Amino acid sequence: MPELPEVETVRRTLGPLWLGRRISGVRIARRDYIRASPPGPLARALGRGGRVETLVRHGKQLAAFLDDGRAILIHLGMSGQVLALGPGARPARADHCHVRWSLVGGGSVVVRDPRRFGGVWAYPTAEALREARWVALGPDALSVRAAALARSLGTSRRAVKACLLDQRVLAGVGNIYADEALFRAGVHPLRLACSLSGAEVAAVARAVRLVLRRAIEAGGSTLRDFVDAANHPGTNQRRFRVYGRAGHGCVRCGSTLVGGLVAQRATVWCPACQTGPYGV
DNA sequence: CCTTAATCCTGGAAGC
DNA sequence: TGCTTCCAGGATTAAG
Repeated sequence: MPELPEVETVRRTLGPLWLGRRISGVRIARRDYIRASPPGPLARALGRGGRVETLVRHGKQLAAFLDDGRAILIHLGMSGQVLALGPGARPARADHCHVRWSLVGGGSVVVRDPRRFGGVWAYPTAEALREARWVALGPDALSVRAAALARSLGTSRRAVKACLLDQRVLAGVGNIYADEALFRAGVHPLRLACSLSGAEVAAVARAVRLVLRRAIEAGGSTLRDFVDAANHPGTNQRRFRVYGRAGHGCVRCGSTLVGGLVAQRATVWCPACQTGPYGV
């Protein structure tokens, strides 16, 4: 579930409980959920004893930077949740809780992830985290500008939707928001990236920013199980214009929306509003 | 280069 | 009511 707007929603709702708080204890229920960090004291401690100073997001990844320099990275994958619990509170569901940080003064933060496509990493410094995880990512989608997107797309001959989904090209967009943004920009998902005009790239960049910003304002999209750190679902799913609407009418022109497979992902577009891959 | 298929998992929905 | 099959917000890998 979590694309950029959902992760940003988690970041914002997690702050009030986690920022400024010291980690008194860490319980790791599943060792294999602590990913690439070399097994050792660093991974086992997972921030124990540190105070969380900032929560920073890049694309779909969320980092907690501690006052002693250490850094923790959380990636939610398909079904991950980060839950902020007050003193004495317990998660709404106790299963699939893989990591739990207890905080000095009460309360805790829990990472739950039934499908376990996500993970948690530990790094000795913020720089090490950036070096290992973020340098390879494209610009953050929430603030991407036309020039940066154009540079990142380069002369690629892939379908533009495949590029938007590639985190090395653009960080934060997933299957839902790729379709929503391309619809808004009036660009067909199968268009080769290199065939877009400067104006079209600018329209895509603008649409990406708008779609993501609106989704954040709505607290993210909840299709099935996404909740923020306070366990509240989002409402952005009510605003989808194309995602999940194949066979229904286009909200703009009334044409029947088409569903297909692009980059191995279910994709929906308007055959009239989105300039076709074989036209201009 | 670029695309496709398989893979890591659970669980909800649809079909019989 | 089962039981089976398919599908899902992500991302990597190998193979063609």
